[in-house]
Amino acid sequence: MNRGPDGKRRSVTIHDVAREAGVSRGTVSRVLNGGHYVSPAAQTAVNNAIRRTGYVVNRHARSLITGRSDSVAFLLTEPQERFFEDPNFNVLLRSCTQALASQDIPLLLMIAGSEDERRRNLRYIQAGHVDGVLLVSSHSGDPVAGELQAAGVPVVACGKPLGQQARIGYVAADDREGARDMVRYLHASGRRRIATVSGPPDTPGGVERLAGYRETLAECGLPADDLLIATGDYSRASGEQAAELLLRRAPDIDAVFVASDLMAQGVLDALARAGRRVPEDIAVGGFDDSPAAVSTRPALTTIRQPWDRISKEMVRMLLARIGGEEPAALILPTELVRRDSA
Amino acid sequence: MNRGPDGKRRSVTIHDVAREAGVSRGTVSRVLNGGHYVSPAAQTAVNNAIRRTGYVVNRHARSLITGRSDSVAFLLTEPQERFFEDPNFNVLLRSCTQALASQDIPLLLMIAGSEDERRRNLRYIQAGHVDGVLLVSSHSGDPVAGELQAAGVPVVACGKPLGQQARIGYVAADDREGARDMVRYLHASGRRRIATVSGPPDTPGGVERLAGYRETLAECGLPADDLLIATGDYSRASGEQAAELLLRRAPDIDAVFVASDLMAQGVLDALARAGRRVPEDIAVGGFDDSPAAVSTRPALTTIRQPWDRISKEMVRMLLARIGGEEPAALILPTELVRRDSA
DNA sequence: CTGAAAGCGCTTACAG
DNA sequence: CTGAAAGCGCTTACAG
Repeated sequence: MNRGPDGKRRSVTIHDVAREAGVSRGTVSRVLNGGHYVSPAAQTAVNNAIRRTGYVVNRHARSLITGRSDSVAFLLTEPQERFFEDPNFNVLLRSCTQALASQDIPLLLMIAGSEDERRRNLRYIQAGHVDGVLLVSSHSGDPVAGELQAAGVPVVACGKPLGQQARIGYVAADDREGARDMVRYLHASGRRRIATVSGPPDTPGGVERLAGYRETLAECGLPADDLLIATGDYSRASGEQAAELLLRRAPDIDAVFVASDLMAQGVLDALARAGRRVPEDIAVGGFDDSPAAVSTRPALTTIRQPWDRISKEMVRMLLARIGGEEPAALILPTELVRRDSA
Repeated sequence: MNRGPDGKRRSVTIHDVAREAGVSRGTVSRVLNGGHYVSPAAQTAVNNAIRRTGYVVNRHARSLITGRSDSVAFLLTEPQERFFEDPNFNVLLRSCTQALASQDIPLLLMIAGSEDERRRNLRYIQAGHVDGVLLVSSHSGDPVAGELQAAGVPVVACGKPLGQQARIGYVAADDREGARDMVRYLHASGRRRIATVSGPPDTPGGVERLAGYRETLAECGLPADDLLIATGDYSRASGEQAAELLLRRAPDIDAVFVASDLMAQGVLDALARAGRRVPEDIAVGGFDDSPAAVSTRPALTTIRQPWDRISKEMVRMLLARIGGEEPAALILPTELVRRDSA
């Protein structure tokens, strides 16, 4: 954008570049779009002209004709306020932004906290203002994924969208295997009464991590015991309550696998209040490796979710879908991070 | 977006609406843009036609002609990784998104972590792809505000941009008065050896909160003593180190005003390790009222920054600037939140 | 390989 | 108050 003689913004257009380079506007456009069917001489002339004039393509004009917006939405559906305060979310949003930026694709941030906002955002997306959607739903049963898919909008979800008919592409950490790793580790370090605090049963993490816990107990020859299982809602307070419940029902536990670091913080609080030492009396294992994990005392042994990679793969998959590829599910391995709590 | 007979996306255009309503495209456009100079009858006909056809305006076509993009950037310049993990940032980003969404203005999230990204984002913005910028810089001395301003792009910053020639609009909490409130409160509750952990001297919070501390000490007739002042970088670890330093230099302190909740967490850690009881031996006051404030033990007495209102006002001010209004500085009052640490 | 031309969907003076 | 027309800046067949 420059200033014209009238003082108003006047951008240099493809026309100016064409004149400067001594070619037609069509040729400039061809150079801009990959340089196919353009002679080396014309290439050079145009590129020089672009440099000299400081030309930048007008995306609106381009989008008007191509029908693509060359932008992508990051849609956060958030029945629970809490979700936004989840440090994991930060990492995700940031990595997605950067992965997209490296391809010069802007990210539109959309938050659907209320039904009203959900509808507004849906309308916006369906109007074709973005080429695709990175979907982050805290809970499943969220119809938005299906609605977008039905509208023909490419979608990639973070985590497996539960209860969806449509085959939606998604990227997720291997929740089940992560849980298994942690429980195996607790068992290997000599624990025999291993309890768990699971997440909500309508979330993939709630389901899969619990399943991993159960399977590993069985593999280790430890008896299944429902008294050892408490359920939280991923909040710190719910972790606290779950631990109290566990302590009442099974005072002899010597380990707890907690399905999120935030809940593990609550567990640590409850344990401290009950006078149990961690890890001496009771080992505590978390899940996520969120920033919370290093701020607890003792620091949390946990399972790392590869957020950075998840984001990159989500972006890659979405771009592929926009390019016409079919949906896929990508499961990424987790990693056990040993610190002090187990 | 509908599907045309060829299976390709085909949107209903202003043309379809015009035909359906029995008016010209110009009239439809006038209805769309406020309904001036349109007869009530035409109004109704067009509105009905819009409803029937499911018409949604093509923003690219509109932008091409108006020269506006009807979108706004949220630019985060982030020399320090840490900043993104600041819970305050979440609240800010979220409120801005929602304030904008209520006016149907999408927010483009841009992160400038490296010099390279800074340049890329600057170029994008200068190309006129957004109408204005909400600027969130963790540190001052950041040239980006001036550069944007110079390019004629409306900018509103979060917090006072230090060391800027240009008169840039900004919204900020009243750092100085907030600090004064806290120190007055500590003094009123009987403390007489009040130390402080200040923020970096190149941030407005670092400067202003320290100034407020100093002023209030003087007002209360307490002697100025540089041994009572330690400086951190807003990180938890720096709070810990600062507290250790303070304890060494002035073991008789009975209160600490800490310029951020995150640093206050570190102070609490150090105090606990030193065997000092909070608040019995030493009262601790924070700043921010971030989520961290309720998760500490004891819970933090602190100064609330009105993030929600800051965001709303930033959006309002940016929209006003885009509309041609001159820059302004808006200072919002803070609030003392009493909990257990002081 | 290249130019002339049509056209994307809208807004906005310009007449009436 | 309303319609016909020009034009925003670009891409893309279409001829050559």
